[in-house]
Amino acid sequence: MPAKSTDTKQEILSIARDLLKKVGYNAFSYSDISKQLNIKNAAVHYHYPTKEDLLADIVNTYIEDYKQLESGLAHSTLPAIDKVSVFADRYAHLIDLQSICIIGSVASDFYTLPEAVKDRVILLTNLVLGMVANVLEKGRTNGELFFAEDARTKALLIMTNLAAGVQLARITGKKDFESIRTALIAQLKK
Amino acid sequence: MPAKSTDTKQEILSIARDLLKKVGYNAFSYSDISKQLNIKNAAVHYHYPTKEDLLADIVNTYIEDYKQLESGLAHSTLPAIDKVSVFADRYAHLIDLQSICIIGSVASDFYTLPEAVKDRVILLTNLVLGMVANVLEKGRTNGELFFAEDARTKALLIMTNLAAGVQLARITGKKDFESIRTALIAQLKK
DNA sequence: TATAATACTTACTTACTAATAAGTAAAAAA
DNA sequence: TTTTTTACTTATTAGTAAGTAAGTATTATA
Repeated sequence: MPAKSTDTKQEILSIARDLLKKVGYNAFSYSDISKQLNIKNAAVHYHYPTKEDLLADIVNTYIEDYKQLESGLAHSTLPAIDKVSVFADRYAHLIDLQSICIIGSVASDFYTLPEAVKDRVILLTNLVLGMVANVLEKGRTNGELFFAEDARTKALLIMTNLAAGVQLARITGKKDFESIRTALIAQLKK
Repeated sequence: MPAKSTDTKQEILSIARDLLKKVGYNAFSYSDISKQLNIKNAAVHYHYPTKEDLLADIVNTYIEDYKQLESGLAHSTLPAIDKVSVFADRYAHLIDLQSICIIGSVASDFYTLPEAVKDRVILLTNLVLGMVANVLEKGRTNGELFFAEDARTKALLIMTNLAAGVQLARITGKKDFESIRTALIAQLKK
């Protein structure tokens, strides 16, 4: 008696998302996924014929997730600094999950990725950067945030701090990430 | 007629270093290396019995390289801002080689790395961060550089900008890295 | 000149990878 | 109630991975 297909497919996706962020695209296999679900290797192929299909779906779910976050932030009345903190918190949480951000993960494996996925990754990355830049620009206009660079550049600075900060935390510990987080929030306040 | 062993070993090391930075630890094989040198797979195993041995030697060469850079910078009379630029230039160069920095590479693959290597990676990372922090602290003491954070934190901020900037350049192009580079140099001047 | 070490090649093993074909039981649709 | 679809399992394939054992030239040493 097989479980509802959509459940299994969602679980595959969820496990694959975690593995991608934990060990990267080239270091997880269909077997890693199937073992966690107590199903066979071929069952994963039933839902995702190729690993490329699976990766594409993972990236697409992140695009959807970030679109939702974007519209959530756009309608939110949170102070701009708290919106930035939302991002910082998300990255801090990755450390506890022994993960890095997907963009960092796929960037590291970029030249081994299927071509079709690269375009979706580019879309995802610009979505995230654009969203952060918007938050920053609005915050500056409202007199809530202070920075000298153009908004895109400041978004690049902050997101690279966070993304590499999470990677670095694997090596030197979470304390370094917290120093980064504290510093970049402080910078925006003056 | 086999070539001088040390030559082959050095070439293996050099190719492996490049592959590590290009595709990561899990995405290159002994076959990738042997093909480039027109030797057999087993010849690589002769010089490096296991992939762990090879990775350990790679990390150790980077430790040596950075120790040399450290003493070079310590004795240099270059303005502090130019010393920072040395780092930025190194990272910019990685983009042209389709590479990312080793620390970023091994951080992404950290949980799939052999245990013995992790300690050397920690050493390497703290070496680099310490060196940058030293340059920054000296520069501030001399009135050449300006920043509000403690030197370690500012080193973290700059190195995460550079490391993730190089990764991001794979996705969105080198222009974003140049924005980052320009901004962080400008920040240090006022 | 004999011996030993060096730097390989040939040939192989074990283990895993993504992927597929064919079969099966349960559920849904006709 | 029959048929079809769904969601798998079983079994297999072709390819590649790291790693090894045994053999072979070449070079260095005694």
